[in-house]
Amino acid sequence: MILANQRTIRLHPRAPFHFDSSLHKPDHFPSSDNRWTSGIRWQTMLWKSIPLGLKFEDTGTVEEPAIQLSVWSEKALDDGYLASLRDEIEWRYNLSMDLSEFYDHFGDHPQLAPIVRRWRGLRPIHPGSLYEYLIIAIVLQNATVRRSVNMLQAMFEAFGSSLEFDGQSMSCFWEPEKLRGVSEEALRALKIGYRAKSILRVTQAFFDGELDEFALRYSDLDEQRTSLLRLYGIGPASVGYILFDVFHRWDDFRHISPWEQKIYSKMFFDQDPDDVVPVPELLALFEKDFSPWRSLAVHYLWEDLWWRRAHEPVEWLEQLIRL
DNA sequence: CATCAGGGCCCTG
DNA sequence: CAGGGCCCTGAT
Repeated sequence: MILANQRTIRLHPRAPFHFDSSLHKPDHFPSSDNRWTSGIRWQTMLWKSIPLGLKFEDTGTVEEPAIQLSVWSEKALDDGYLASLRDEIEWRYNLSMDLSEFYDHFGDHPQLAPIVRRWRGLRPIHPGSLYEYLIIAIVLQNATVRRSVNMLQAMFEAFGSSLEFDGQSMSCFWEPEKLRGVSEEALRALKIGYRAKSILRVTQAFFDGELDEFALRYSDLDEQRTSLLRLYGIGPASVGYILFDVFHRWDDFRHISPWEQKIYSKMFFDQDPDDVVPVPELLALFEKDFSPWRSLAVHYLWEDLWWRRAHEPVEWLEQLIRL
């Protein structure tokens, strides 16, 4: 699909805003629906059933932030649609997020202070919808990174679309409706294995109206958690990621999976992978040190680690992530 | 060549 | 609440 119409929006994130570390997360596995280079991020987005090509360009500074957002579409977009798109991006990218209390709180923290200084203006983002995150969470389960990449790409090719804009060609997600009537066998042919069942049942929950992302944003934490856990194939690890990335719960931290346990054991206790720190002990440390911003604080430490790795290999980390 | 565990989760006993 | 099974793939 060729996207010939272009509109431009100016976004003004609340200062401080760090463009690269907010719009690019080096720990996320690469996928064909986005591309990043310093100061620019391209991505596709399915908003109100219309496939879009987006290009974010950094036109400001950390203390005086500005983003030029170009929006490509197949047909012309009206102003009302663009306004709703702006609101949604504002939410997904946390553009209005106030980091000042967080920074004040950790200004003297021995481990965190240098990191919040280095990444001043970094905020979490998830560019996609809840449904899209659920799909990603499922392909992450019990798989190596490369396999997750392959599974998502196969799904893009089978159910998504390919968008041409700004000289880029990128995959775009599908809507839940697209999988209506698709059999488990057809999905398994994409080599996603037993996850086919989870994907079908999660997708069905959407077109059956069992959960509504926009309503859930206003629900309390427990209701969000139980709604997500009700979904077949979605357990505590996936829910932990979703509460943080999709529902912006900056203090929810109650689950640590084995691979993360190894990494945290090294980060916080300098322990080797064969002698990990028990999960309750890690959780107790996070509660003591990082409440009431447990997940946000760990996000900063985590992103710092992955940016370091992007510049030069971090030996102990290389052995813990299998690509 | 065969075996194994991986960026979990469900189901069973 | 512990433990087996699950798709597929690269590492060993």
